[in-house]
Amino acid sequence: MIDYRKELSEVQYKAVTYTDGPELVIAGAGSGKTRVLTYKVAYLIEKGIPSNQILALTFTNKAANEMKERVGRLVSREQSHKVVMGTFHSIFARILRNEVELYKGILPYTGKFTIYDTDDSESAIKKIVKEMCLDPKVYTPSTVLGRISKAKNNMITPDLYPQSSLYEADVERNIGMVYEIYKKYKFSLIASNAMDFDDLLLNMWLIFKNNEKIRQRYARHFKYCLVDEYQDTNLIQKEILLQLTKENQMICAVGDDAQSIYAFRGAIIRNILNFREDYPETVTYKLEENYRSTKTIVGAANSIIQKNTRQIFKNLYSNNSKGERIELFRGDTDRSESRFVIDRIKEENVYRKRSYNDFAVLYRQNWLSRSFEDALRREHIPYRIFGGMSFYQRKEIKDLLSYFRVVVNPSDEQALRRIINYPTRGIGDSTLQKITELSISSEKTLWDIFSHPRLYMNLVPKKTLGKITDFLHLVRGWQSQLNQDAYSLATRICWESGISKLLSTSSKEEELEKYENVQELLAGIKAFVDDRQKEGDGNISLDDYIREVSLLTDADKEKEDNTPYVKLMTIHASKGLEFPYVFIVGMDEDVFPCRQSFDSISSMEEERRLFYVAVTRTKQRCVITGADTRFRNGSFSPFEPSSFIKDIDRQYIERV
DNA sequence: CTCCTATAGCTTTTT
DNA sequence: GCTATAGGAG
Repeated sequence: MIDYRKELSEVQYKAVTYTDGPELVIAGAGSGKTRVLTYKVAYLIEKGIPSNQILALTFTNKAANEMKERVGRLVSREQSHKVVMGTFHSIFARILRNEVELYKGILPYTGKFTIYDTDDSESAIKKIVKEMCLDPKVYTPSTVLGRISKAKNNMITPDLYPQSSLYEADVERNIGMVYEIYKKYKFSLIASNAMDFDDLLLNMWLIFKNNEKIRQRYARHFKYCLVDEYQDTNLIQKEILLQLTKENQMICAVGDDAQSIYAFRGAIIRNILNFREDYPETVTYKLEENYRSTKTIVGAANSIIQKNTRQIFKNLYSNNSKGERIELFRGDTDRSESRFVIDRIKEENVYRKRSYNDFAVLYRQNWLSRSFEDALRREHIPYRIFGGMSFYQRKEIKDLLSYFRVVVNPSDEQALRRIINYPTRGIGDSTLQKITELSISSEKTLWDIFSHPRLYMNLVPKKTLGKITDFLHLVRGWQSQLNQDAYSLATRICWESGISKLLSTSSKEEELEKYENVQELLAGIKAFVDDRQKEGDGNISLDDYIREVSLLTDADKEKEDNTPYVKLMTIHASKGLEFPYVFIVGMDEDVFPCRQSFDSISSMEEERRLFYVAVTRTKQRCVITGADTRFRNGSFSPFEPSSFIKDIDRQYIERV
């Protein structure tokens, strides 16, 4: 039995135990947001709501995992396991796999659809742009995908696009053909039986909108809906939540408008500011006591966020000790900046016995990590960089995963393109070009064409024909083994495809490193299979694995390692975390605040919120650094100190 | 078809 | 500093 009164503050207790209707919890930084969410889940279960009828949504895998773990500590494993908890994308993917097939009319997918990551989407778009003979410099994959993503996040399907304001803006920017690309892109996704990240939301919304029966089934099933980081929801996510809570209005949204930092991917801060308009009966609680940081940190953070205009009023305070002032340091080069930081870490470690685990280096942009990484390596201080190029984005990993994807879903064009000639097997560009043309003119998938040699036997040399047949046999062989357990099939694919041989017998250092990564992936699959089997899930196929892994992008692959290490990450990646000793580095004008994000006034406010997030990660000490010159693009460029530094109230600052 | 080299172009944040 | 692409030689 949990003693809620004892373990929660008064307002936390109220927020946890209110279950009569829609609820908005404004949770200031470090005020126990996750605590409220997890205790609330436990409370609901205790009140008798079946755990599989509780829906808890988060934004990142990291947040989802933390929540799972913490709920697991409060209620029995069996109960916590049943709670429907995860990211918007992963939960909707799961539902879609169960429902799409019943809904073939509008969404011609099968439950085995693959999920395209940004790379896959961009190369699909690139191909379409080429096919349409548009200027690839004007229609860059990232621009086009950005527009399409924006459309999807606003529930604008291709047929609605021309009437939307998006289209007007496109015409203004001379990219009026985005609309045509969007149409083609949609069909290419369908042909590949693939959805991109945004489709997971859009298609969920479409099903609920067009099929009242299915919507009601889910709306009735979920007795209670909890949403973490509500300030980061975009329009379509809000709409799906409305679809799910239309009748019972049982929603608890937790968030902090001051920490909304995802406008660039469509987050609408208005969602939290105007929550009451969507749910008129809303009861609001404000968690204003910060348990994490010193008075100085909270004071400094307040003085920063004060400059923003649109926000929900709150008075964040701390009852902790006053603590040390925030230190400012400015180096003349990026090298001296990193030397200062690393010297400080060493000093604290040696003379004050601070663990390396206590330190975090936070920056606005990934590339800033380089000088710190170099310095840490020079000094042999253990460190880890989070984010950046993640494990699952490495070429060798994507290649192997593409094999798995093709075996599970041969329509997956992007995966097929990756592996068709890797390792090189004599099916080169010109062959692929011919097959592609054939597939476009006959409206068949690449795989379909490949499977019917009669269609192209006159077009390619006999030699190549044989190579294609060999490849087909290889893949078909694996497909027939799909009922095997994921690990043994994966290992087989790894060898029979030639990947293992290619990488392990190479004399190049980097290839061998890649082989290590491949081995690590296989070990991960083994762990996955063992884990799931322990829970009694029976035979775990490659299909099961690929479903799980396609939404894992970042730090989900925690390394089991007991040696303390310094953590390096972007401010975005640091959200939800806390560290005793924080360095906010690269505090230079145009770097942070970032010039590129200044396309509207609200961006400046978002940059400021980002700074607020960075400072409030600190438990005890915060050091802010910058540099007069940085080595960038092969030359040294000068930088001015960030204007944000002036925003901090003087009383909280000391210069080094 | 493959492998190698040169070069251009780009580095905001994430599912 | 890194990657994606183009062009050339074998």
